[in-house]
Amino acid sequence: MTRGAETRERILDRAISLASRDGLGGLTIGTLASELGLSKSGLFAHFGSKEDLQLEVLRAAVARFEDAVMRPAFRAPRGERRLRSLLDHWLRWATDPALPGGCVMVAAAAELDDQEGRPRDFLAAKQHELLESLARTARFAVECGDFRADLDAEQLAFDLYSIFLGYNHSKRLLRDPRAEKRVRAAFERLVADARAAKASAKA
Amino acid sequence: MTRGAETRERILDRAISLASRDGLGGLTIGTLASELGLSKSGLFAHFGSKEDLQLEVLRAAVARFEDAVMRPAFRAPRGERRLRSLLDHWLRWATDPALPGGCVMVAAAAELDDQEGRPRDFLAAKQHELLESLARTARFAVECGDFRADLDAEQLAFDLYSIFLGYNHSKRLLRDPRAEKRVRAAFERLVADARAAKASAKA
DNA sequence: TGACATTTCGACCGAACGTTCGTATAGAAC
DNA sequence: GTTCTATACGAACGTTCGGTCGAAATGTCA
Repeated sequence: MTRGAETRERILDRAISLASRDGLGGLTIGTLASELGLSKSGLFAHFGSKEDLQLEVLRAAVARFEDAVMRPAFRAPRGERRLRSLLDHWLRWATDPALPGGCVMVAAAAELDDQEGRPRDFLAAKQHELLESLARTARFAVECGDFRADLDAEQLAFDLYSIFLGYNHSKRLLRDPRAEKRVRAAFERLVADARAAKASAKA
Repeated sequence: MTRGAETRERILDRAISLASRDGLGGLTIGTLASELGLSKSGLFAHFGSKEDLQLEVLRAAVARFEDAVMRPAFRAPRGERRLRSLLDHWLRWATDPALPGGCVMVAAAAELDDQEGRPRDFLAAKQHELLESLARTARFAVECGDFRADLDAEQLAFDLYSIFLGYNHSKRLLRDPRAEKRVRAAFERLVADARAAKASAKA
């Protein structure tokens, strides 16, 4: 159990790194094996198919995201502070040197959105969970009085996720050094609007 | 001149459609040729290499974007109305049936962000231009009095582009039917904040 | 030491990839 | 009618793809 599990970890570790740069489709069994000093067939024995490998890469990436972002952020007290902590951990995650190509989920999202299959289903389900967690965090902030009572928590989750996508785009494609400044400014505007006692509410 | 140019148009037309679903990397010369009833070599004669093909696909997609979004939007009078027109055309563009996989530039952005080369350079330059156009539109709105004088136009451009990315993600991966409602609500919040005489301004 | 399961390897497969080359078929120009 | 050029084709190149299979190595435990 131990031997194979270790190798499997090593494989997934490198696979996440590669998928971050080249995407799940660009992730190749031959390249992955040679980078690890393994034979193609030796590596392949750990996963039944390429789709399985992709799925396991996604699973592993999500697990790391939860360890690096969600769990630490949820140790902060409920309310605005937890939301801030979440953003901080999230931005740190997106620049983790173990992810040379940025967040795997974001890269995979654009790639898988038109490819039916288990990887797509898994990713969509997990992204849904993430949005739900963001909304729940916002709802807590309403409950403890940090945010106004009529706040649309799901809308805030959408807004928050959007500016994170904007940060990713700005940083990775445009290589804009002001990306972090921009996402933080957007976040402050979001929070300020959520705090206000009574504000805009259009349908 | 006429004959070849027509074929070339036909090729790019289908290529944009395919790249929209499968990405620029997933776009394959063999598949593209057989879908058009052409031979691989016959098609290949129109482009010197695959990188050239990708570049031309991007060029063609950008040209269509400018025809379908930028130019019509800029016919609206300067100010908030032009910004609204821009959003409307933009959302229509993202659901154009000719783009079964959504906006080509958004899909390519996630794909090319770590792949050096002419396609990446071209896309990044064009995205920069787009951001600049958004900022300029916002500046016009300040000049004509629609928006407050101390508005950070480039920040608004970032915010606007972010919620469009959020819309894409929400619609394409999550298939959330409320995606359009969400992006419009976010837009209204953005505009409301830009209108206010004096508001938040954090650094 | 011997038996046994796990783990890795090397050789190989058919298919698809991007690309090259020589050639056939048009229509326009002379 | 002949030349010339643009346009497309078919066959093949070398490489890489995901995937299979049987044998060799590497443990683990009596």
